[in-house]
Amino acid sequence: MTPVSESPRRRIPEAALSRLPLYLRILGERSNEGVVQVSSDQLAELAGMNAAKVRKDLSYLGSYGTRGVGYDVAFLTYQIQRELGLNHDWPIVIVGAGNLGQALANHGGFTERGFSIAGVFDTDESKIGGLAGGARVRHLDELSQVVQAKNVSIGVLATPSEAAQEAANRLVRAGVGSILNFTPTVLAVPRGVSVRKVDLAGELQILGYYEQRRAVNAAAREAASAPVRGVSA
Amino acid sequence: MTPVSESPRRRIPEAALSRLPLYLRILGERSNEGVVQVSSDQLAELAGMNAAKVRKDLSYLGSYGTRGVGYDVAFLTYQIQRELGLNHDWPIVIVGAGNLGQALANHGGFTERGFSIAGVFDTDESKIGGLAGGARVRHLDELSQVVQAKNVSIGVLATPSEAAQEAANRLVRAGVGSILNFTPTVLAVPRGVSVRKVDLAGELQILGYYEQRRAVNAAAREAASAPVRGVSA
DNA sequence: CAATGTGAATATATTCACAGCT
DNA sequence: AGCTGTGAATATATTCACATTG
Repeated sequence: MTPVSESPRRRIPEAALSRLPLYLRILGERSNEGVVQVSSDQLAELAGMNAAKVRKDLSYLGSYGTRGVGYDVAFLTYQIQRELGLNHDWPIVIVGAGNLGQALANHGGFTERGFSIAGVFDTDESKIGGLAGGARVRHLDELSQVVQAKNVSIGVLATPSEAAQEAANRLVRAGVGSILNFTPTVLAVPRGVSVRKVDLAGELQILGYYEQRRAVNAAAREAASAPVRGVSA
Repeated sequence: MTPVSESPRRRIPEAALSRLPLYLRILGERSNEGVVQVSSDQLAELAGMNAAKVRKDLSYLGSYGTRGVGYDVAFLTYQIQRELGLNHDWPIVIVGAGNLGQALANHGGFTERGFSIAGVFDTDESKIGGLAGGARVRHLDELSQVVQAKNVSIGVLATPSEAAQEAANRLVRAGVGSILNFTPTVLAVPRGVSVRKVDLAGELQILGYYEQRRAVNAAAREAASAPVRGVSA
């Protein structure tokens, strides 16, 4: 079996890759609304970006559009899903059953978009046995067993930062190949393991920068319209 | 007052800006460990990146290092904080008191890193009055009042996607200038309003891509070591 | 001497602009 | 006629490599 067809295909540039989930989501919405064809202009509009970028991004998947017409929503959806491996339905484990871990477990978004939660783990006895995402929270010692039994390859890390590295070690030892890290810790992982980091507070801090600029600009504009003191033109 | 000194300074490139929170965090940890000086090599090591990149990033803030020595941890910390406006302690509002909204409200990370939660809002009567982040959940109709009273300029959006655009509109109308969007919806906002988006499920989908590649590569390696069928070298 | 700060070189990403299909 | 797919142009980001300086 497994004939020649499943082309391994060249790597998709990071920037383009990071936008595929967005396109996928927009296509899903359009599909729900009964739309069957979509142009790069429309996609760009809906994604809040440039049409050329959309076309180039999609071109990395192959030539799946029709000139003069646009893209078939269902077909393009399928191709993006295939590229992202969303035909496999990856089971994930969540490590850390605090506020964030529980929220992620209960969050519809993951299961809705095709990820099943194979287990939620913690080391805190007070959390173990509690419910999270419809499953009981297990002790971290059971991680390896679950990962192997359910063939889990993706782990979500939502522990306090002090526990992050150790938890990551356990994930890797258990056999997980990719980690989504919600802790602000920079993880050391063996070569070959992929990590993506989401720094929630960091995102806010960046907004702080923009707000500060806005404030400074506003002040500057005000100063400009008021009589200048001290500095001459 | 407000003399010439507060240099508005040139814009920091996006890529560099996005790494400042990371440096800040690493500096904080080092400081806690009593470290007083740090070199770009060390920072790079801790951040998992190239030292030249660290130096260039920091150079956008000004020349705050000492040749032959490195950076003073406390001073550099201060400069980054200043650049990110973290001397102002921005109050934020959270819209959406579902699993995620509550988790964010309760999440230590925000307050720990200097953001105070001015209010949590929802439209669901069953959630209103409940506790989130130490405060009672209020009805979204009170948003504007709170934003104005507490001078809030940053909003966190954690509603279901159907409610996201309307909630964003309300945030903007209330006077918020920056939005951290945890919904997968692409928000339409007036020019001048900043939005950063965190697509939780999207992040997982991207990991799916890497896992799929890993699987394909593993299969290819295996095939290579086994007798080839059909294709000749 | 050791480590910064930065031009110059390279690599990635975005955008333009248009030839090529349907 | 309209929209894709893509080279070529531009813009951004990363990395190199070294002169500069405490």
